[in-house]
Amino acid sequence: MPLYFMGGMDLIMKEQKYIIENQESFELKDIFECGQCFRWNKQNDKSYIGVIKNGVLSVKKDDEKIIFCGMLNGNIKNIVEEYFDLNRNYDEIKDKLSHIDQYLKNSIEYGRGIRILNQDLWETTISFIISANNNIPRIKGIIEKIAKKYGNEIEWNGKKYYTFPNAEQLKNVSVQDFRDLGTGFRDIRLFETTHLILDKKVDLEKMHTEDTLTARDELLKLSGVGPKVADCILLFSTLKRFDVFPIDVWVRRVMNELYIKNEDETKVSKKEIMKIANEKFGALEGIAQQYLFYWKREA
DNA sequence: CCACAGGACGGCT
DNA sequence: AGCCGTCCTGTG
Repeated sequence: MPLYFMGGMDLIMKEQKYIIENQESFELKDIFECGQCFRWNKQNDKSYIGVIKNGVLSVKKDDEKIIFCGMLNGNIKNIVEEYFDLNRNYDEIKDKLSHIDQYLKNSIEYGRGIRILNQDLWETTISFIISANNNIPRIKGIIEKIAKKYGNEIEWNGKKYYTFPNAEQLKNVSVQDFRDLGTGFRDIRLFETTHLILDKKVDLEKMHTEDTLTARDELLKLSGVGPKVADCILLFSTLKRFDVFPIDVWVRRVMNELYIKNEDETKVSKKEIMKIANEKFGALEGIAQQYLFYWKREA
């Protein structure tokens, strides 16, 4: 049983396995490639391996069996249930959204296996600051480099993995250090945000008990967090708010194509798009956005 | 070599 | 309040 030293406490990492069957709404490609996460990689045998806060996890699906195994701190069943949002009924959500209109019905059919992950709030914050004006391969590369340099090493099946460093582990990282990892102009934002958290100018944990708009205003105080990044953090982290609507170029495109039909999509304001989304999709607008985004981007 | 893709931010009106 | 140029790197 290997021991690791992490963030000031000893953790016991254990090799564990967990299998579930007949889980509704669970397709690996849909979950890991719909743009919500950056640390999952497809393996040759079609399984995915990811580093989550608790360690290394592998997920494989054959037929109706989903097999989770990995090197984890904590009980694998609890970790998987929380991380993959297994206690939420996605069939019910999809049914509600499918009845809104045919566009939504089609995009849900396309991304039927999506689940919105409960990702670590701090890691999600830093990851989406990096995502600004950036593409997924490069975002993944930068996060990997940060983890390798400042995270904890975990060895599993003869391979080395690196956890995402906590704020304390990034305390002495300079702006230039961030720049050297290929973060570009985001270097100062990563530095400032790390110290806003360390100096307790912004309290991420408190946001779990705040209403969405209050938490959003708090997130916007962070350097490098604007409206789109804030909404992604609210939707894809343990904050898990569906009453937000992150608008990037793809969402703008799909919303204009389906609902607005303006000849120049760049001329439609975010405010206007958000209003339409809220009127059409209501409190489920966040997850509606994800189905539409994934469908538009893949198809 | 140049054009383009992708959000936050600050300076401007 | 809204508009626009700039920030950096990878790709075609």
